[in-house]
Amino acid sequence: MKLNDNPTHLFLSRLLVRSYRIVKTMNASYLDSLGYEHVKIGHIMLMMNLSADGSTSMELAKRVQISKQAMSKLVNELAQKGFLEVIKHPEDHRATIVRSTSKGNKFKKDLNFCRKHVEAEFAEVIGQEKLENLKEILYLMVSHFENQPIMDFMNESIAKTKI
Amino acid sequence: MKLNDNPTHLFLSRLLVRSYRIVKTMNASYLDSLGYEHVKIGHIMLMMNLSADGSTSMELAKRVQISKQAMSKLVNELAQKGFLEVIKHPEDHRATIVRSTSKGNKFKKDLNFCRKHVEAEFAEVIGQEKLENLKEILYLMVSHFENQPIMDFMNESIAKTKI
DNA sequence: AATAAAAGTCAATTTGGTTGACTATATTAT
DNA sequence: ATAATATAGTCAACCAAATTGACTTTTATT
Repeated sequence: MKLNDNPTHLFLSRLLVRSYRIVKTMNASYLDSLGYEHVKIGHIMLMMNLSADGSTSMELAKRVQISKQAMSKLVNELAQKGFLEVIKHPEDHRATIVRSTSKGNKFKKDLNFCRKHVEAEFAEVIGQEKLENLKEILYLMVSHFENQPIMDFMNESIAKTKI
Repeated sequence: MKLNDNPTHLFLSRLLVRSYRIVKTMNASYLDSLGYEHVKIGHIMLMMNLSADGSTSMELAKRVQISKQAMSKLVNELAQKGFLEVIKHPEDHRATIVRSTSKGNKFKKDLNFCRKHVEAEFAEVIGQEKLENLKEILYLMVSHFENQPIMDFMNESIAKTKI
């Protein structure tokens, strides 16, 4: 009953990583039921951070906060699945523009359904209030310890200058 | 300010994995400052779940809830560092008994200091109340979705039968 | 005595990244 | 204008923290 009687869960790190795996599994099984296979968390983050008019890989890497190399891989994977199209940047010949295809847009919608579905499953168990609480506290932690702007990820002009 | 304005953090999985990495980094840097290097979360879990009179690798794997292969690696690593001694089981010749050395006991104490230190750092930022809240909610989630006994990890007889 | 189960090891694979070295292009400083 | 630097992106190698499968040696069960 008491948390502190269980040495495995004394450590926040353990609680977090186990919770993460539960959510990851739930995401995967929901997406699987919709016919999506091998969806990685990175893919989800990539899709959710695409601008309507496309983004460069570097912009995406900064927003998702992974290395450009890691983002490069994710972009390739999703392009191969037909969710993304990669085109040359009209001005900057080093850069590529990554844009969601119509198949990608459908995927994005399903990702949002997935999110709602998983949250509903959690709300059933721990209650809506605790779920909101959890998200708020985690967001507080993440925002504080990763010194990054708290919002405005949708705002292209800010996103381009400094994330 | 609002959580829902940030597409990256809409997903619980992302919030959880990022929080996890923050905690992991804090653990690592504290332990580094005490002279411990390359400490994995698995090592911490292993140490925290050792019985005073020693445990077999399989017992540990069940308690920490990782595969026997993964535990085998962790045990080897900590034995090589001198935190554990691995001896033959007196009755079961397949099994080995894993026991903390005196160096391991010191390590265990330092791990608890580490835990307290990291939690204090978080409490400073999000407040003690929210920290307790967070732990409670995570524990609720973990306990519910991994159908395992909620406590009694210290109780050898129960731990041996089924975790 | 035969069979099944359990403890443990080894090897290969997976996920979700990282760093380093490199090329091609763009920007800036002199 | 040119030299130096910075940026976009790729390729390869590596790491953590696991997993699964195949295997050996014991022990337990039937």
